Amino acid sequence: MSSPNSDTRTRILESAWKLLEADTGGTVRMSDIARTAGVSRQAVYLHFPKRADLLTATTRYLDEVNDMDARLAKSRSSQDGIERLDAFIEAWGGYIPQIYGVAKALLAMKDTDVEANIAWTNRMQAVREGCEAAIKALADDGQLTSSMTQTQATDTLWTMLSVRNWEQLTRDCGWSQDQYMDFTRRAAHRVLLTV
Amino acid sequence: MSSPNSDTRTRILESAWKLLEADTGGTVRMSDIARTAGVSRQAVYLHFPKRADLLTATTRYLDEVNDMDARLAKSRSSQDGIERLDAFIEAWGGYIPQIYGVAKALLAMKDTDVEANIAWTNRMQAVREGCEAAIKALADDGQLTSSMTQTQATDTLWTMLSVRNWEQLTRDCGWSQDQYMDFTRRAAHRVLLTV
DNA sequence: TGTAAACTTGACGCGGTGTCAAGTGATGAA
DNA sequence: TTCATCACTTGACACCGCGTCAAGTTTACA
Repeated sequence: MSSPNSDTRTRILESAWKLLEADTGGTVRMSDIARTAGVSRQAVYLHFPKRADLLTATTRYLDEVNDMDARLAKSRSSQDGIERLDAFIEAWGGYIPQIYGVAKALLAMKDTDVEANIAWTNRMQAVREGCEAAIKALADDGQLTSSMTQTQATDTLWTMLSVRNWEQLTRDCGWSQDQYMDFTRRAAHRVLLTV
Repeated sequence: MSSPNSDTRTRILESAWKLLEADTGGTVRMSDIARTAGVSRQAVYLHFPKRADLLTATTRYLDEVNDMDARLAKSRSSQDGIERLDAFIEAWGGYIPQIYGVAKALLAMKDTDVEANIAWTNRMQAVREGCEAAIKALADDGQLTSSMTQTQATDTLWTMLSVRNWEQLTRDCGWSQDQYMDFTRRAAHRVLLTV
C-alpha cells in the first residue's frame, strides 16, 4: 500500500487485465482476480476499495504500459488536417483492442455504478477532445465539409470511433482489425471531408 | 395465465414499459414492476418466469402496439434502391426511441444472461436482414458504391443504425431525433452510394 | 357445494459486492 | 532482543436482486 506500485498491487492489476481481456461471457469477479493474482480477496479490497476503482486503475495501468501518451502525441504532431485526422484514427482505433476488455467491464457497470459512470465519461471525454482537435485542424485547412458544424462533426467522429462500434464490427460482424481501420478511415473521409 | 392477454399480464407489460422508458440511472427491478402494476412480485413470476422473459415479451408487446410490421412493410414497398434505403432508415431509426428503454435493459443483461443474449441477437438479426434487403436493392439499381462488398455494406448500415449509436448521438451528444434522422440518412448516402 | 385457476403472503437459497474483526509473519527501530 | 507496524490472511457477516417454494385467499363456474 505504501509504494503506489507495490508488487501485490501490480500483480492484481495484471491479473485483472488478463482476465478481462480473455473474458468469455460471464463477468470477471473480484474473487477471480484475487485468485489469479495469488492473493486473498480482501487484499484486493485493501488496494482497490470498490470494483470500479480496480477497473479504472487497470485502464490507467494499461495507458502506462502501452504508452498512450506517446501515441496521442504523435497524432498531434501532424500539421495537415487530413493527416492529423488519419493519425488520430490510427492512434485511438489501434488502441481500442488493447483496452476492450476493461472498457467492456466498465461499460457494463456504468448504468448502475456512479463511480464507474464518471470514470468512463472522463475517459470518453478525453477521446472526444482528440476528435475535436482533429476536426478543428480539418476546418482550419478548409477540408471540413460545409454540411456540419464543427461540433456536429466532432460528435460524428466521436461516435464513429466509439468502442461499441468497434465491438459490433469486429465481434458481431467478424471484421479484422485491419478491415476496421481501413473502413473507419474511409468512412470518416467520406462523411467529414469536402467533396 | 390461460388467455395469452389476460388483464394482469398486460398491466405488467405496460408497467415494465413505462418504468423502463423512464429509467433514470438505476436498474428497474422485478419488484418495481410488480408494485406499479399493482400486483405481487410473485404474480410477475407467474407470467414471466425470468426477467429476460419479461423484457422480451415487452419488446414483442411494443412491436404489436406500435404496429412494427406495418412500418417495415412500408419500407419494403419502395422499388428504387435509394428510396428503399431511406424508407428503411426512416422506419427503424424512427422506431428506436420507442424501444430504447427495453433495449437498454436487454443490452445490460446480454453479457451475463444467455436467454437475454439470444433474444437480443435475434432481434438485431431481424434488423440486419432489413439492412441486407436495402443494400441489395441498392446494388440491383447500380447505386451501391464499388468500394465494398454487399456484406460489408450491410455490416456498415447495420452498425450505423445500431441502438448504441442512436444512444450516443441523442443522449451523450444531445442531438434531437430529427437531427439524428437527417444525419443518419445523409451519412448513409455518403458512405454507401456511388459518387 | 366443491374444485380449480389466479393471485397473495412470507419465507428461503444463491451469488456477488463490500465490511469487519482478529490473527499471522516479516521488517526494522529502540 | 523485543516490540511495533505494515501487508496480508482467515472467516464471518450484511445487503441486494433474482428466483423458488409452500401454504393461504378469492373468484368463477359447474
